[in-house]
Amino acid sequence: MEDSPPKLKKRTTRKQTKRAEKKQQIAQSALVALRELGYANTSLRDIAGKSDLSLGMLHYYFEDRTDLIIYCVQTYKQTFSERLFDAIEDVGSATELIEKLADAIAASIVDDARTHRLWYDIRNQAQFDPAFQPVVTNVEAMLIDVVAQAVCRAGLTPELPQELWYPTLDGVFQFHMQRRLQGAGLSRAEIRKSFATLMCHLFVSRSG
Amino acid sequence: MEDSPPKLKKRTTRKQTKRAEKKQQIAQSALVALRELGYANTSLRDIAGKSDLSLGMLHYYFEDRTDLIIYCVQTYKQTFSERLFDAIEDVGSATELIEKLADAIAASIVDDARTHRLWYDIRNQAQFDPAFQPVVTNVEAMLIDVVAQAVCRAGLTPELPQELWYPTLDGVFQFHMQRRLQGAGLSRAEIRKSFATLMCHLFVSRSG
DNA sequence: CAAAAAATTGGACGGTTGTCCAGAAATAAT
DNA sequence: ATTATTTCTGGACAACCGTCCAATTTTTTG
Repeated sequence: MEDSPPKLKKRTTRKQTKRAEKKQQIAQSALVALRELGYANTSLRDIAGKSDLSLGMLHYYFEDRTDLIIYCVQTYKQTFSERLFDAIEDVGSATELIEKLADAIAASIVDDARTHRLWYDIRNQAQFDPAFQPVVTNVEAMLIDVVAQAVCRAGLTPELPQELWYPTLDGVFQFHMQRRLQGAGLSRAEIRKSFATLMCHLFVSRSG
Repeated sequence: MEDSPPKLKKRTTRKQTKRAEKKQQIAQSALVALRELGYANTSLRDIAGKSDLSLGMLHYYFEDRTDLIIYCVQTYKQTFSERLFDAIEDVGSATELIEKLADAIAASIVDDARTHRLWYDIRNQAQFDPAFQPVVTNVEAMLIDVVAQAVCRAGLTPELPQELWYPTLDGVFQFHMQRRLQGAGLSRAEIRKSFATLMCHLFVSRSG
């Protein structure tokens, strides 16, 4: 009895997907520890301890600590980007876009503050450790793209140079996130209003 | 021969200032290592090694690693804030203010990019380690104050809420700093123009 | 110049880190 | 059922960490 090539191929791909699922599951556990402790203070033992994983298993699925963390960031990108793109998917007017985007951003600040805190932590780490640079650049490109597409689809023609669209929003994003984690942050409605106001100033042309 | 109280007092204060000077000198050496390696990757041995300091001396002048780093951040604040306040000290018109402030910011991004990179690193760390929170809040309050005073002195009356003045500038600041450290940044003149444009949009009222 | 105080050294200490591996357990293949 | 393969365990390992301290050198004091 000989294995036909397609059957063999199917088996190997199935193995790979199963392995990928396990990696994803480990990444979720790792994120729990990373979100709470941050990059600098999270050891592999913290990750293994917070979940029910053994220490050696982390190295069975991931090359090293850096490899694992990079994988976690990619997971972050996927979940966050989907949410944002959904928010701006079918917008009609410019005012509707601003309202929807501001709401999605505000919601994420309130719900996922600790996740974003980790993102900024690793984005910063990438400026010291080149190993994180590719994935960080990748995530940031997607965020820049969200803003650009949103403005474009709404038919807005801001006077402000496009390269400044994302950085300004990002600065305010960090501001609200930081305040919220300190317990002195604004409510979701207030944050939404804050972003809506900002976007009106940045994206809506002065002449019209 | 008895020491008169004032003489004794003078001696102790002299000791203290000498100790303070030495602390400052150590902080400068520590900053060299911290700027290059970042918070997470800089050990006390790195600091001692990069300069000509022995390991034990660091603990003779500073309680622990955290204490030393906090001291370094205070040094950062002092040098950076002085430069900014000088830039906006005696401005006449609103256009002059924007020009001067944008120039000072651009200059600092170009000249002290690695120092600011460290600042953002520790500001982020403060969100995980409460020990850094006081000094970070302190520095940030001063930065917010610079922007507020600048806008106030120039007689500007922006429609944008005051709480958003600093965060927006900060976002763009990080953006240019990051690009520059990656080697793909803009020139000083271009960065200045970028900030000038942004401030016009944020600070100059639409009606006038 | 001696004595006291401060400054500095260099190494030891316990604890933690990332990494690795021999072997057990579980799963898949024949 | 019995190999073969993959998955998982728990601990060992060297390197590194922050901290501490006894001893030495330098400076200051009386």
